[in-house]
Amino acid sequence: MRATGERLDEILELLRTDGGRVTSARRAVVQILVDSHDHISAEEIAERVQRQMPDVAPSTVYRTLDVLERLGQVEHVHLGHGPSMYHLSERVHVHLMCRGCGRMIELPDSYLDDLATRLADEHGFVLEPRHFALLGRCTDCA
Amino acid sequence: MRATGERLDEILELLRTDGGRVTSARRAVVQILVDSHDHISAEEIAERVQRQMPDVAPSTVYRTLDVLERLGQVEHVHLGHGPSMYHLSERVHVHLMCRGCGRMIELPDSYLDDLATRLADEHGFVLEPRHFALLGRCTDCA
DNA sequence: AACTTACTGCAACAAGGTTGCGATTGTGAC
DNA sequence: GTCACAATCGCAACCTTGTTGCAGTAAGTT
Repeated sequence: MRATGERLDEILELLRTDGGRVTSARRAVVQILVDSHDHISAEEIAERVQRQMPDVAPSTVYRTLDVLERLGQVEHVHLGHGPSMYHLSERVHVHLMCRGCGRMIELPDSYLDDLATRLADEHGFVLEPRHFALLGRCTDCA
Repeated sequence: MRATGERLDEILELLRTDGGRVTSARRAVVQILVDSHDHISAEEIAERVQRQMPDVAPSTVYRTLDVLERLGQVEHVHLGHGPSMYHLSERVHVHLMCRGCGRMIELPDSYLDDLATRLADEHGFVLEPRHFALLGRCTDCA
């Protein structure tokens, strides 16, 4: 288990070596992503940042997330309706999203290996299973 | 192969027996859905309706699609970024969407049977494969 | 400490819908 | 037919989820 501080520093360092700058707003965004064990919308990240630093604009959060995504440190997933959800990219998984109650179940990528292989063989299609959610109904809502 | 006119009348009749009314705007929306062999956004439906009837408001198209969806005649699918795409619900299939060029490949529902069974057995999750697209890259864009 | 230029806050804009409302218009009953 | 009345409509305003242009600020380098 890696210390969360280590991951934080790693990302900030990567930002710098990429020619970027580490600002207090960016540090706060990365801190929230590192701390968060849930999926989190850009809006919620912005709210949390603003609890400490009220002047940070939402657009700064969006731009920071774009940069982190370009650097491969963050990914977002589309859950059907509603905003994109962000998380650190080491937390790779398939998302099962309940359309009834919104609950999310996370599964290892390997869950879709068979399907991915079949799609590649039969259709030349490279599945990107981290970028979308499998929608349906959980036990309680089915 | 059913005549398209039959499907049109069937849907309009269903609207009436549900206590709804068949207006010229609704007739036009259904006609476009019946004629269309592609997936089509609400905006494009509105544009096509307006070519014949310029005064029909986009909100009418959205409301009509909601009604048809409630009646089980229409479904929409989320393609990640971009608008929802609508189609008659008899055209059931899995959607493969290329994130590079936007091309869409359609597959029979049975393609996800194994996965659906596994999700049901292991997680009590009822997959609704018609409501989301599998995102990835096609041969040309991979 | 100065200098560059990446980054920021702000405001305006944009896509994709949704909603409230007063005006129309299908439909079933007569 | 035609009447009554609720379903539907057009319109405008609004909402959510971002994106963009710009002038000013500040990180990192020297």
